[in-house]
Amino acid sequence: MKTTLRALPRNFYDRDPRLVGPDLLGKILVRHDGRRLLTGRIVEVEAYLGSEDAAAHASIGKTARNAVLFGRPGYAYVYFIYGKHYCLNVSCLPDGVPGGILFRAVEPIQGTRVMFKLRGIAESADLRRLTRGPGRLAAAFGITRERDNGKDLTDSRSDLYIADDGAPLPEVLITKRIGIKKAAEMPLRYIVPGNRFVSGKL
DNA sequence: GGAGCGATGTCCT
DNA sequence: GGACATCGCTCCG
Repeated sequence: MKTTLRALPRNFYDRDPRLVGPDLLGKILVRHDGRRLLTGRIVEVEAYLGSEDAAAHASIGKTARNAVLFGRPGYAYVYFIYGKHYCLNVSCLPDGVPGGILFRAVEPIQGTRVMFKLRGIAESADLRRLTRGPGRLAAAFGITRERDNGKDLTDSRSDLYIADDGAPLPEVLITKRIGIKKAAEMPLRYIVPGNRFVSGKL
């Protein structure tokens, strides 16, 4: 039986990130890498707001780097961090209003062989090393700024999009965001409690 | 298994 | 010139 993957529509993202974030848990990140299909179930995300959120890239105002966050909802914002890693976000809220969601972890479903290759680790390694953490997840899906920044994530014909496979909505736990210094107390991290692919301490 | 830390490119001040 | 929405390695227990 084949699972139908339906891209989430633009209006799904045309809301406050604090509403979009929890609703993304349980949805599917889809990558068509050549003929290969890579998919993973989203189990951890964080919301980033606008000027009121000092940790958000958008808090300093619109620049060339963060412009996607200020644009229409449903587009990929990919940035490069610490000289090594890419991180994937999706823009939220209408054109002109900044906000987005950072994808922090997915549970691999299809294409794990390719993911191991893209991550550069042996297939004997723990599956969690593939997609646990924003930098790892981006690498496992072959996501780079050059290739994916600004891409429409609501288009099922695209090589990168987010889909609903009809799975039941998971339980959602809200915590503080991790890995940031500023605005570290804001409860804007959404996780599937107990899922072993969620990042942070074990 | 957990704390500490260096690597390393890009952006903004 | 400093900060950075991270990761993996080392060292210690």
